[in-house]
Amino acid sequence: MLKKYADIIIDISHEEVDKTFQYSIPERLLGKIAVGSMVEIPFGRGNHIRTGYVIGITDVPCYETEKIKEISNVSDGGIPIEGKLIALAAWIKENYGSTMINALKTVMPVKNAVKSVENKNVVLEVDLKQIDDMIEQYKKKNANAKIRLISELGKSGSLPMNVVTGKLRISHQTLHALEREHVIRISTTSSYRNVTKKYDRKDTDIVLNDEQQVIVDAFKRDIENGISHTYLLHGITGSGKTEIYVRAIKEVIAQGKQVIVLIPEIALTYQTVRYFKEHFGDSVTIMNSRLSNGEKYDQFERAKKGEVDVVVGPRSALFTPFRKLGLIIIDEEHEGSYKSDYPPKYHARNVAVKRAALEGASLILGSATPSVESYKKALSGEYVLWQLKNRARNNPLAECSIVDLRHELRRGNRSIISFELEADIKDRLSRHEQIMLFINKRGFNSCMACRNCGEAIRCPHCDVALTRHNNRRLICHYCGYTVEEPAVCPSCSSKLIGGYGTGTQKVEEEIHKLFPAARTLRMDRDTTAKKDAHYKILEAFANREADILIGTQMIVKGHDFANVTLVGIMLADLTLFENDYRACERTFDLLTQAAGRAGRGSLPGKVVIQTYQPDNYAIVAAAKQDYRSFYNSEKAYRALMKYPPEYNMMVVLMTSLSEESLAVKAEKLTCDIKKKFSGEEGLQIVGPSIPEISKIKDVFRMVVYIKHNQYNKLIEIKDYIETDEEENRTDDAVSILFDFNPINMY
DNA sequence: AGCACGCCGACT
DNA sequence: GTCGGCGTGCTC
Repeated sequence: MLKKYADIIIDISHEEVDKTFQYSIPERLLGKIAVGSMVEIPFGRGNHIRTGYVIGITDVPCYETEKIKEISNVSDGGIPIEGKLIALAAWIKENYGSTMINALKTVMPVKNAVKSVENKNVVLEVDLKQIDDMIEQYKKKNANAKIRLISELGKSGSLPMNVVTGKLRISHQTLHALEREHVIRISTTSSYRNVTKKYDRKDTDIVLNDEQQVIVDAFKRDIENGISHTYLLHGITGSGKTEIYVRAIKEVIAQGKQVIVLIPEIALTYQTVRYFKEHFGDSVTIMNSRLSNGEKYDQFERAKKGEVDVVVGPRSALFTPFRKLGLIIIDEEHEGSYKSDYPPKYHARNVAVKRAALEGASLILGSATPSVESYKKALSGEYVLWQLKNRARNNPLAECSIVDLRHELRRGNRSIISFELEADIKDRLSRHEQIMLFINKRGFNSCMACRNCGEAIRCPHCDVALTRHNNRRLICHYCGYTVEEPAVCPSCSSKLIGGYGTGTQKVEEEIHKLFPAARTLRMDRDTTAKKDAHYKILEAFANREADILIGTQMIVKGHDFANVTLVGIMLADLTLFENDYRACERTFDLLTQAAGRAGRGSLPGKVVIQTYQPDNYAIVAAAKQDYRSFYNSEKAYRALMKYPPEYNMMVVLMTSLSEESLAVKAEKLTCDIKKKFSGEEGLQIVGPSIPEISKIKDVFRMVVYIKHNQYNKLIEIKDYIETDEEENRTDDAVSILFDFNPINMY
């Protein structure tokens, strides 16, 4: 019988998560121990029994065998929440390729110094008069550390823990000794940081329409029968998806279970939280990256203790340690932000499916424009498809018009505003209705290029064109590199350099030229850098302090302005031109969302889409708000090009400071894979190639694309690369990352 | 976090 | 010498 060994972490969520210890599994416990199990182990010289969690099992010891101790026991009473999250981390590591440490760090927040700075204090417990005597006594015993601490405490009475251990360099032994002598006391005040505002509760429920009611009833039946599914809620813009979420949450809470609600961006947190707080009061909390580590930790602690029922946040909120998770909701499930952009590059949708399965919870994916991946699964029956085909308030969808910009040029209009859009703007202004103009590019002109030699001015560190802003500066949006606008072309010294493309600032300028009296607001990454700026701009627009709101994609999501009757999409092609297999999907989503902004109130709305490609299926389908026809075209395209979800793709990204060793490594690795998997049917390996952005922050990049219809085959190849790397560890300083079914291309 | 080991100064 | 106190490093 082969001996098995378990990798165990002790004291998770405390500083160094990256220390694992190997223990052997005694025969009597074989089969009882799995990844995530909570175990009792002898630890340290005194062999004190401590609790730890199993994060991996192997039969190859990586430590001197005679020093490996045995696990003494497995905790019964089921796997605790920490164990479930560890099992989830193991799954993430396996399916997305990363180290176990990185997987654990994404799954568990680390208690960090912020908490102790605020909460742990050393307090003097003896009378001030006694201090001098005590110091005399300690002097005799040569207890210098004690004297240091006592005399400082004599001045202030109490000191924060970080000053004591840091500046005064007092070890914990000394502190414990003094605590035993009742000279000091260590006080820990744990006050949770409050992270949400209070909102009044609304007790009046909105009356559901028939479509909504059918869905809510179906969900209720499933819940009551203990059935958990993944549901895809496909509802057109304004069809009242949020109200369905609220009803579903109510059902789950009634069963004494908890709910995680994922939203795509921080910008949407407050309006969503507000809506839920009005229904569920203080049992709702938020979770996001703008919270400090201490605040995050507190929210997790509250969840663990059962003080909250609902948590709202971006993809990281998926790991909230609820004890009885009943439901996960992913709103706008098609959004790219659900894919992690650093390793492990997991997709929250897939991890949610796994977590829901581990905990027996339900999962609701909601969207007006579902991802091709999810819709395919809904059609195949893997997900339950719920459809909302009507707007909740029954107001009609906006009329949509596509303007061919090529005709516009022939008619002598060189402006970025077509004749039709100009006429419509004029009309709405005269009727005091509001307008939203949408362009998915920030800055003034997108880039600066030479009309003589055709070269664009690029970032010296990142291999991307610099973006031109109207303060006569060029900025790199990848690393922040900034440079003055040059007067002549750096490569050919021609004076014929200028800006190309168009951005929010440019649109604003054109509007001011055409309609000097119109009041405009601009919303993009530059105007929303400050805290609350988002909210202030939207509030000002809602209060009709401006006639026209000009912005990037951030204005199209979820905002409800009753007085907006015209939405203009300045250049639909911008997303279409992206060198990326998801470009059409993203365009369709953006256009549908933007179109959904018009006519939310009692007045009918109109949408003008300006484009150079009026025949593109994404644009045509979006203008008709016809998801199904878009889906069919897109699915055919993905199948033809062997892209997800018809095929699975793995990107192997290699990075290095040295261009040469990177090239050598990439070539060797590709060769190795081709040799090893040569007989594999349907396997496609492309590369190694230099990605569009060949270096970022002076680090060179190379990619290999590997496609196969089976995801598991890709994992097999990933595992092969990982073990190969481990066995032939060389000092080539090339690091390897994996990205499965990427959202952004390289 | 908690234990042992080794170092250092004071006292015998 | 030797004893008590303190800092450091290791724990599978």
